[in-house]
Formats: sequence, structure tokens, C-alpha cells
Amino acid sequence: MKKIRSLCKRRGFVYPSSEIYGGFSSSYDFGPLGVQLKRNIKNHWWEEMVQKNRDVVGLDAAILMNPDVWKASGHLDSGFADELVECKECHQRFKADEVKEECPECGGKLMEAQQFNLMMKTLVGPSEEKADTSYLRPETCQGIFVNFKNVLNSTRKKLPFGIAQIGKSFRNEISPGNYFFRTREFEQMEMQWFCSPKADKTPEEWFDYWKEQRLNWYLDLGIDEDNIRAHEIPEEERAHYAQRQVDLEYKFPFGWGEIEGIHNRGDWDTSTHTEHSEDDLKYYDEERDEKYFPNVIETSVGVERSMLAFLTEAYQEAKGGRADQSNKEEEIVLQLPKKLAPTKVIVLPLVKKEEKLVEKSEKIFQELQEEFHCQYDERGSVGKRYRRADEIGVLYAVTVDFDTLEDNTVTIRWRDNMKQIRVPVDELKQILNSLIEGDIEFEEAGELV
RNA sequence: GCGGGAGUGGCUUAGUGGUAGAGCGCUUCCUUGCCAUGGAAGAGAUCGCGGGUUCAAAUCCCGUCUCCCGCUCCA
Repeated sequence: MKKIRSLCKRRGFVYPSSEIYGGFSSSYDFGPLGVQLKRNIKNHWWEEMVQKNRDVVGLDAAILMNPDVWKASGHLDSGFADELVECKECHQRFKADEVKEECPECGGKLMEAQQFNLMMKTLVGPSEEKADTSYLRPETCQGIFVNFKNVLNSTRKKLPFGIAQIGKSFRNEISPGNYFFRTREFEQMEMQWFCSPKADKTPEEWFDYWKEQRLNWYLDLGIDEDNIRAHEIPEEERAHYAQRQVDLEYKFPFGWGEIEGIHNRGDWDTSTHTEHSEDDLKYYDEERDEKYFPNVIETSVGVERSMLAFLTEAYQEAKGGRADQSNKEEEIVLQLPKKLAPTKVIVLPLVKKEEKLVEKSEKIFQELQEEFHCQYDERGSVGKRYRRADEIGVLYAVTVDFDTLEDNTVTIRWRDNMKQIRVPVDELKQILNSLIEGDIEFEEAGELV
């Protein structure tokens, strides 16, 4: 993890927040490559969940909501906001209503009860005195539940259907850490699947369906099946709203950690918001001519957590070089999947002293830039540039050499095996496109050099 | 919040009382025809921050911040 952290800082994936002021606990900024990687993750999720599912629609709800939402959702009590007491002797903490005067562990004296609220309070309105307290949302899904009727009315959807959202959430974690695995500000990609408890396909079956879908998403993105598991959470450990909960966990260097939660929320949300709000979130089922609360299956990804998993999975290093074994330095290859790699192509003139090569390379770079995230590099030896590109996971290196000036062909080098093919410049864009989309095998895309 | 460990140029780090050195990276130049070339020059660190002890502090002491590991807590 230390190596990943160092790479991320060095090459511009992740910086500690407010570093010139000594940092800020558990906040991180995403640099040029980090923001692109994160964006690629979100775009790919959106593509798979929204674009390719006719029954899933998108939403972008506000972070600030009416505080009554959090009363209804249970976040103002049960688990998210507790009175805790701490033992003066052994410093263990207990819920105030579960202990009396002595520490149940060591019999020591207890400190005064302290209010713990995992929600971040904020004042809404310019005047502090008159301002109302609200909260930064601790999860994005409440924005979905309170808009259930709006979406139903404006899209003419029928059960089952889903609402998807990507956005920031905030929690006052007691102990954040493990790099940016647990932070107080984080981004979620959530999809709430509203389904009927009466239909032939039960919520429990939908749960299994989405669990499979979501697990496959990671496997398709190159996560090794040994490094990911679906962890069934027993009843006593579940969140207050969950009837069933499976955590998709990734095997991080620091241990297994949750990157996505799949929950069967039953009718907890639809019924509680009906009870507390002006509205009735019951669904009128025309076929059965009856009204009932829709059940909700939730898939909830931590964007940064999944990013950390993808980075961990992609990080490879080899001693002695992959081409000849003479190089004793450790070299790093970030084998990010094609969909996620922040930079797809790098264009390199073989040498920079030859003006014609540089000119030609610039021209090719400008053309490719229209289509892909590209870099251009002419510094140092070409071998060194290849390795530097490997380190940030650039998929393909296009090299302009002296043959290019003769016959208008270039070489393409594939990051993962360092093999090269020679292709005509006229077909370059199309070939790269097919390679990145995975439509053709590398060796078949051109003549191996 | 508790216990332990650690903070030295962008990264990795040497330096246990006499005001900082290296490797990589970066800038400029020469060299370089395909996998981290070789060479020359240069920029960049008041040693996390604040205070104390001392003639003198990166080094000792106190405080503080941040990070790491383990508790605790947690979706």
C-alpha cells in the first residue's frame, strides 16, 4: 500500500488534501490522472447500469435536504447518532443506554456521556442565529426515495424499475484511514431497484440477480476472482434498514474491505417516508388492483474504494526488466483495464533530434487526441518513455520512426506484453479504437515487428 | 479517543548536539535508431509546526498537527 501511495503521489493520481497547510485528516485530492481514472469508473458504471438497462433511470439529487428526511430515515437516532460513554480505565466505549455506572469490561469509572453523530451538521442560511441546522447527506439513496413518486410520474415506469445516482456523501467517521479507503467525504454510485413483493419474481430473487450483476462488473474489469468475495452479513451486524446484506469485498493489502454493499431494504424506506411525510409512497398495481409499498434492492458502490481496488489489482512490479533480464531496477506496470486506463495512447518520436519525426509525431498526436486521452513525449530515450508510460497504465504507445517517413506506417506497442505491430498511419485511429474496445486481438491488428 | 511507530527536497531515504548528503525524478546542453543510454551543468530542504534546554538542535525535552499499525467505533 505504501508503494501505491507513493506512485499515486509521484505521478499525479492522488495528493493529500491541503498539503501545504500540513494536510487535513483523511481528505484526499485527485490529481490529473486520478480524476480521469475516477471519471472512467463512474462513466463505465453509468453506462452499464443506466444506459444499458432500459428500466433504470438516472437522478442527481441535492446534497442538502430537509432535515426531516434524516429523522424519517433513522439516521438521527439508531446507530448513526448515539450517546456513548468511555471508560476512564480501559478507554473502551459503550452505548450510554446499555451500561450503568461501571465499565462492563474492567469495572472502571465511566466518563460523562458524549453525543456521537456520524452526520455532518451544517448551517443553512446566511445568518447563524436564524439558520436552520441541516446535514450533509450521509448516503445518496434518500434523494432517490424522496423522488420515487416524481420519477414514477414523469417517466411512466412500472415496477420493477431502478433509479441510479452518483454523488458525494459525508460521514463523521470515528476512525477513518487506510489511505483513502475510509474518508469522511466520499462518492457513491447507487442504484435503488424498486420491485413488487407480490410479483412472481420476488425481491429476494432480484437481490440475487443484482448481486450477480455487480460481482460480474468487477470480474469483467479484471479483478481476479480470488481477490473479491461476496460476504453475507449476519442479522446482528446488518444496518438498521437491511433485511439481507451482502458486502462485495476486495482483498486489499490491509485485509478484506467492503467496496460495495448489496441490500434488501424491504419496504423500510417507502413505508417510513409515507409515515413521516405528506406523501404516500404506496404503489398502485393495476393488474392486481391493489396498493402496496414497493420493496427496494440497493446496490451501493464506494467510488474511491473501488478505485483503490482497481489500482491495487493493476499494480504490478517486476525485477530485472521484462524484456531482457539485465535491468535490476524495479519496474512498475499499472495494468488497468482498457475501459479504466486514464491515458489510452502515448505518441513518441523515436528520437527528438530529427525534426521531421517530431513534426510527424505532433501531427499524429493531434489527430488521435480528437478520439482518445493521449499524451505526447519526446524526452529521453524511447525505452525510458515506454517504461514511464507503463507506470501510469498507458495502453498503447505509438512510435514514429524513420520508416514512418518512408512508408507512412508506425508501430504500436502493447503495454502488457511489450510486443509491437506495424500499421499504416491512415488506419491508426480505427485500429486503436478496435483494440481499446477489445474487438480485435493485438497480434491480429497488424504485422508483428 | 487509547497504545505503539514515524514525519529530512517531487519520490525513496542517510545523518543521535557543531546550522544538511545521496539515489531516482525535474530543468538546460551534448550523446542516444526500440524497452529505465552515458556525460556536463543547474534548480529544489530554514529537516511537519510551535515552544523550551544549550554557546550551538534535524538530533535532547514539552506541546501540537499529520500519517502508519493495533484497539475502539462504524454502512
